[in-house]
This record gives sequence, structure tokens and C-alpha cells, in this order.
Amino acid sequence: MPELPEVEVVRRGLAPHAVGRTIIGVEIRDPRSARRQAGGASGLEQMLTGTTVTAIARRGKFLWWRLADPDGADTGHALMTHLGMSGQLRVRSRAAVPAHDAASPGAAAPDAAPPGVDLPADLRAPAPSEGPASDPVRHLRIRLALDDGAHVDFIDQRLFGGLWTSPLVTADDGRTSAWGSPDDLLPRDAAHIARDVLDDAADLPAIARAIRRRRAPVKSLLLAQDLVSGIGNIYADEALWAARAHHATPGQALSQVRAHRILRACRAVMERALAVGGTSFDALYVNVDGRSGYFARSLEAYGREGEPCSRCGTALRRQVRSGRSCFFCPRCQRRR
DNA sequence: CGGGCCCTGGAT
DNA sequence: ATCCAGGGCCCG
Repeated sequence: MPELPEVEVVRRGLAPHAVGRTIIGVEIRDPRSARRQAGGASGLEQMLTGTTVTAIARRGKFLWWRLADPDGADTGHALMTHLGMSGQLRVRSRAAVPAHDAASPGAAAPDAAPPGVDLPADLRAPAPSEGPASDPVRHLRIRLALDDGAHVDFIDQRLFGGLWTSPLVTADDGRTSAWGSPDDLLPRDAAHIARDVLDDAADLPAIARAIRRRRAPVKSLLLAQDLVSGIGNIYADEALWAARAHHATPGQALSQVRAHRILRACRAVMERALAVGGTSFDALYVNVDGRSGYFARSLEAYGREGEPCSRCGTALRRQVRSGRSCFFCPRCQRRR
């Protein structure tokens, strides 16, 4: 499940392949992955085709591509990417396309290619029904063809993510809007997202004060992306474990010191995850599967119900709150 | 502010 | 055959 560190790994992996490239073709194999696009699938094709990527930026779990017209002027819209639960972006150079990935005769419907774009046969996506359920190719939803022969595949098994364009607005604090952003502009659809804990412009003491004004359980406040962004269910549990805080403690019940400590724990766990995520990176494969690297080894709380707490040996417990699992140590993480 | 919904496929 | 996981958005 991609949270901030995984999305940042994707940003860093995508940028060197995409920045400076022109999008010459857009193939939407499942319009549900473009459902947030005004004008639907054809709207997305029209907005992207012929534009040049000038930057890849990220705030929280939202990733966006800055786009310029052929004359170099900013289009005023960004290509938004959200990975949701299962989204991946994969960059493939033309040479790296596997043989089975090339469309066999008759595999792709005649109308699969976008109007006005003649994609070479080896750049066309395979039919969605091909391959076993475990094959990521089966979940290829959108393919962007770049002018150097490479393409970027958006793969999303559970369809919670998507690609769509959003007009640029100005960040209200006037600072650089996000990691990788060249200026203070950001997409309107990301303007309500708070700065994330790795953002230099994030004011952790101010966020701590905001948490302390709220009555809701601290974990649900950590997950509120308009308060502080980038934290998902897994890293929330990890940070609360590290800060020895109980997920159900009301924000109002926290001292400023404790609230600040929890936020610093969020930052620390994200930094550690990002450092590990970088190791599983491959130049031609933008890996977003966080489980493969960091998750297997470093999780202290998440998914470890019944296992001993590494600090005190007490069996970790699991509770369901608001439909989400909370893993915690009943001894280290007291509700206060 | 909590719950339902969007989705799929692996686990039970 | 049913349940469950997850992020974000919309509803009440």
C-alpha cells in the first residue's frame, strides 16, 4: 500500500525518465482509472497528447506531472496521479518491452488506439484479459507513450487510484508547493492536502497545536490529509508505537510535547522507510511495492497481532476502529 | 465526524 | 460463498 515513502520512490524513479519528454500517445484501457477526469477518457487524451513533462512533484500521497505546450509555456494544468491502494507506475524503455507484452495480431481491439495516434504495434498494450490474475499486465489501465520510445504504464489492480488533470493554483503560503515542484503552484485537487511531514515547510509544532484542538482519536487525526498528509494506516500505527501513544487518545488529551513527539515519530519512520525503499529501486522499473523492501523487515506494530512487542515483550493487539485495523502494544501504548 | 462507497482477488 | 484490506471522497 503506497504511502508517502513509496510515492516518493516513484517520484524519484519517474522523474529522470519523464522530465523533458513529450507525451505522444495516451491509451486508456479502463476508463475507470480516468473517472476523475473532466471530459472522461477522451478529455484526458486531449489534455495530455503533445504536452511536454517539465517536473514531477509530490505532496503527501498525491503525485503530479507539470506539463508544457510545444512552445514551452506551462499548460496551466497538471497530470494528477494517485496510486490508491494498488497503483503502480512503471517506466519501460522501448527495448525493455518483453515479447509477450507486444500485442499479438487481433489481441487488441481495432479501436483500442486513441484517435489520431498510430502507436507502433510493440507499444500497444495487451488485451486486459490476457494472463493470470497475478500478472500485473492484466491490470494495466493506462499507457502513456513518450517521444523517446519509452512508455509509462499505470497499473492498478483495485482501481482506487487514477490519472486526471487538474488546473494549477497558487499555494496559499507562497512557499514551494511540494517536493519536486519548481514554484508555488499546485493542482487544485491537491490544494486541500496539507504539507507532509517530510516537507521543510511543514510546521510540526503548529500541526501539534491543531491536533490538540480536536476531540477525535489521535490516529484518525494523523490520517486526516488536510491536517498533515502522507500518513496512512500502516505508518500511523508505526509512529504511534514509536512514540508510545495509544491510537484512541483524543487529540485534546495530548500535551504539546506528546503531540509533537508523535509527529516527529511520523517523520522518522517515513525517513527510514524512504531510505530503505530507495534500495529496491531499478532504473527501468519504478517499484511501488513497499512490501518487498521495507515492510517485511522493519515493521514493529502493523500486522503483528499476537507477536511480542520488541520493547517489552507484551503480545501486540489488534483493534478495529472506523473499519481500519489498529495494531499496538497494550503495555507501551497507554491511553491517557 | 463516522460510515458507506468505490474495487479486486486472496484468504477463510 | 463470503469476508476483508486499503485511501479518499461524499453523504448524512
